[in-house]
Amino acid sequence: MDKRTHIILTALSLFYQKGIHSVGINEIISVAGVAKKTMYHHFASKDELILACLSERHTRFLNWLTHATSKVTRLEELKVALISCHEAWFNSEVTELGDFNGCLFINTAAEFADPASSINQACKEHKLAVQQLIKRRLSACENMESSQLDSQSHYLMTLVEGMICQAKLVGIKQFPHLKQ
Amino acid sequence: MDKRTHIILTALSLFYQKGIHSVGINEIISVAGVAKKTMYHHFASKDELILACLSERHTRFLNWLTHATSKVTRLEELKVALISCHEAWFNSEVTELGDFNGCLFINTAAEFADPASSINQACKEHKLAVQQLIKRRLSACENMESSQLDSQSHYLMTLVEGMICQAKLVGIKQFPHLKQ
DNA sequence: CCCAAAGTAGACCGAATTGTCTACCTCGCA
DNA sequence: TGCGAGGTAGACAATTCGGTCTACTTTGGG
Repeated sequence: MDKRTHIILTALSLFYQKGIHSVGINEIISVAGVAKKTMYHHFASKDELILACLSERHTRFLNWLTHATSKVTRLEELKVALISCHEAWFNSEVTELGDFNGCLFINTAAEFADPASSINQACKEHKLAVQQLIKRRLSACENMESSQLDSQSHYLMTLVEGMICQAKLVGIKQFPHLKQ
Repeated sequence: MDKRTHIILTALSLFYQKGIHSVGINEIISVAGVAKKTMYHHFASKDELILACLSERHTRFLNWLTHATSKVTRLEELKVALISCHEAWFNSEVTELGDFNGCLFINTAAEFADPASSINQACKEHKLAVQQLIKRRLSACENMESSQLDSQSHYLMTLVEGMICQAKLVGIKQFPHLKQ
């Protein structure tokens, strides 16, 4: 595997499980088994490595969510599909997302609170992209009038975000009551 | 004001706005205008100061939420009251909660991911207490059958958590569509 | 009045942080 | 054959971190 990719995947796993400020450069290169100079050859700073990890996670997550909601044709189906696939994530059954530890972007935004920082902005852009995907899926549904598009997609997004928070903080992993 | 309380309030404000790992002891005592020895006279370590801040925030938040939902008598009223009071919080109109920057407990749990740590446990306990308050309010409503208590309170909790996340990450501050 | 508790200012310590640098190695390609 | 890109190992610098400690001052109640 490409060294650069290997470093990103190692750092991403550590960042996701422990939080970013809790993981130092030395730990990353030690776990990845590369020299410090190799890391700084590919990334100018820890911040750039963080951004690369967020980008990797972003594409990985969107690909998963896109696939998991690809077959819905009605609003109720989309709702159930969203809930179900997130439940699978919470139970760490989605291999490409790793052991569940909340949303990396919510977690990272908590550590980098300054809205002007590029790291915080990357987190915001991820959420907007998810919101947009849900809206796109919704607009492809039968019987969806465009006047309800915004409010319905925001509603689904609120549900999903709430599920993620509850799954991380209090360990709820199933939400049968939300499926109607 | 009591020195100890003053230190807690100063640290709480800094922790909430910047994140815990981003704020050092030196910054806290500098902003609070106290000597380092004074701080370590009241708190054995930074972790104990953090726990004291979480406790302060917890009682403050629960008092506010208790008061904001004290007059509801029906499920729909509770839902609207919860949404409305959180909207006020998001717009930083609730003085005792300060400038909105998400939920301190969600943010802190992101930085202290180990479920065995007392800090992470304090975050979890806060969320359970909020959940319990909602359930208690719900059980006092007319026409609430006890068989629906759990599912309905979990649903409201999911909505509230989702609102908080969206308010912090993408800056949504009003949720009119959720009020039916 | 007097003394203990609580306060201040700030030097200091050891550990950890990010990031740089030297010296050397390996390997593919012109 | 030789060279440059990318790699290893690790010392090192500069800074910051949490936390301790000394020496001194302030203050309030018996």
